[in-house]
Amino acid sequence: MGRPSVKAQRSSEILDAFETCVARYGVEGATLERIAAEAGLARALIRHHVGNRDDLLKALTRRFLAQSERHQQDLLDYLPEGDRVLSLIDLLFDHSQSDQNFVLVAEALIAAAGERPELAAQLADWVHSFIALIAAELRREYDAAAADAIDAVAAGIAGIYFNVDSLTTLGDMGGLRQASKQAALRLVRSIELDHESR
Amino acid sequence: MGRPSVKAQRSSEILDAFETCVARYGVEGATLERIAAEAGLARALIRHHVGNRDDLLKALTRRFLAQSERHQQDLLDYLPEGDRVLSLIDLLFDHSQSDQNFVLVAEALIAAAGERPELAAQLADWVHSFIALIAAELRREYDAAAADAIDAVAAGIAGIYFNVDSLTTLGDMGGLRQASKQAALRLVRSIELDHESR
DNA sequence: AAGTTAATTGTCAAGTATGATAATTTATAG
DNA sequence: CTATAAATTATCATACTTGACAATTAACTT
Repeated sequence: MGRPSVKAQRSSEILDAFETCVARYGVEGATLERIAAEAGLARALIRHHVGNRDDLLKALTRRFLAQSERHQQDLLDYLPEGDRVLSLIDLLFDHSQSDQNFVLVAEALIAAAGERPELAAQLADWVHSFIALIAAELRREYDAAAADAIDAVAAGIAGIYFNVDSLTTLGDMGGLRQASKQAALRLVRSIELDHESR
Repeated sequence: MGRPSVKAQRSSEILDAFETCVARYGVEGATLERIAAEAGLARALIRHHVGNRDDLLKALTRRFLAQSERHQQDLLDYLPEGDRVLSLIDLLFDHSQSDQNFVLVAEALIAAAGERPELAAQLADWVHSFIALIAAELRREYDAAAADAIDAVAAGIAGIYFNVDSLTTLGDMGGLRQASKQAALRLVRSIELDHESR
């Protein structure tokens, strides 16, 4: 009965466009006009399907966190039995352009969180969970390692990963991505060496 | 002859306010209205003393790069004779809140560089020079180390440093800062260990 | 074909942002 | 005190952004 709803489809398209704009212009720069242009729809439809600016940001945050959770699960499922940590680092540092927006959106949200306490809390949890994922894999492989060492190395790998992706806006940065990956691998090796020199 | 000019003083105040707004709202969110309110002057004075939006951003970028250069020089002058690398890491990771805006502004500029090729080029140079500074200290202390190792560790330390400061907008992140510092120290140690296991 | 539901389009009003220019005030020199 | 140069204030025009609502069109059911 009645015209079939495309709300789910449209909402998804709108959030795609919003995501693109956030990655490109930041949260403050992602105006409804730009989003509408990017999505190829009238601005009024954004309001109709998703709501006002605040609703948009909440919806994007929700989707971002949900996608991230799924993404993390996929990541874990994809890791082989052996050398899981090395595989993880390969995935983090050799990923394709398609996921590039992911970190850019994350950085934009983090920057915008300064004025939005609720968002800040959600993202703080998110960062912690990402670091925890890395830490869990490290623990699994180096179960005799000290907790401090695991925490430091996990934080370091996560930091290097976020940083190198956020610098993609600057264009080609020479061998920075490779150097960053090598740094991450060195952190991993530092755990092995802890182990030996005991 | 005539009223004494306060242009230099006002320009500096205006750029201070702009910097604060950029750190808080991002480049796109730092409107002339907000800057004027932050600086406590009429919006027209911004135009009078510095110019339009574009002039503002160029001026801020110029000042940022100049300050950064001085800051780096001060840093080097401050480092002691021995244990320079450890001192450097102390300075990077234990710095006071006063410099906090520094990295936030840098992150905001980097995010905005996606749409501004000229800015991107300047910041790419800036990042490289920062990494080069770390690399130079590493080389000075570990002159027998492989170039690859130096590059990787320098990139890693820089990445970890940028990342942890950009996360300050999320509030207290537990022991993340300490863990990050430990990760940086581990990277340094990894060079020493390379050396031994040769 | 009529009814119904939702998408889509059109339009309006209020608020904000920017750029430009004219008028005014203020601080100094002579 | 007067001339002068610069800061400051006032005002205007234009464009952008957002939110809200009415009108229309499209797709489906019975």
